[in-house]
Amino acid sequence: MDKPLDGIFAALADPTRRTILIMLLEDDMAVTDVAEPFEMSLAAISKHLGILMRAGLISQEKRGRVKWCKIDPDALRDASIWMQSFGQFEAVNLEAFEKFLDQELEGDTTEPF
Amino acid sequence: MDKPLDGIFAALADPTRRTILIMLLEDDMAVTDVAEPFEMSLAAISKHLGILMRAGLISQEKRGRVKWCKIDPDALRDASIWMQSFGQFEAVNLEAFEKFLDQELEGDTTEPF
DNA sequence: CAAACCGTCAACCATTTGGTTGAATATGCA
DNA sequence: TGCATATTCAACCAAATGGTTGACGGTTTG
Repeated sequence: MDKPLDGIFAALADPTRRTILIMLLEDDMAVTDVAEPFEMSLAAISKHLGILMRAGLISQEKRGRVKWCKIDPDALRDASIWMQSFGQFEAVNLEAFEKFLDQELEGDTTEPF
Repeated sequence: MDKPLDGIFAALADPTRRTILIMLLEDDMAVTDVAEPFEMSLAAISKHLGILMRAGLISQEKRGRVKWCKIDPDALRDASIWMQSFGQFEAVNLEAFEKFLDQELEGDTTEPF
């Protein structure tokens, strides 16, 4: 019943989690550093990261007392294939993506950049 | 706060709604016919269709007493662009999609086909 | 050792979600 | 007109979600 795509899409449905993914796209980060720009508790971010983990969208590795988070694009690939099926829409368009990224980030109360 | 992608991804996070989209990919359908294969009330399906509507994933048009549902790929295009950004993964692959579609449908208790 | 730091856990809370049922509305048909 | 069909609405419910706080267990550092 609980299929992989359920978790992937549910994880992507939250703007905080999408912003975290965008941040991790730039570079791997420690949990505390991920949390820093957001106006919510560390525990809340820790939960978000757990959801992204279980969805397979990120992986985490503990080195010393620091837990490093890195993006894992394989799960997104699955979801993307599913979506592409509906795709009369054109192929990847980086310019269009940047526009979307801007929309995503502007007006975000948890604005990280 | 409530961005378009929130609604789109949230709508896709439910397997019933994804199955409905797959059904509508084949052809436009009336609400009652959409509901027929599922083991849940018509009212529940009506709610699901409302969620897909508000997400922009389908459109509905009433002709007589029948309300026809048709898929609307534009919203998916938006979500797809967002996801593609993470895409070191290869371009659209119809074969891979069909495999996913099979996985999606098999073992679904609300199996429509 | 002791203090500071990193991150999670547990308990709690308000809101949302996904379902139910029964009544209501709107249309088509005999 | 009167009945059947198509769909939604309203009220309700249990479970999941997204957040909080405070305590806790590792790890590093002074």
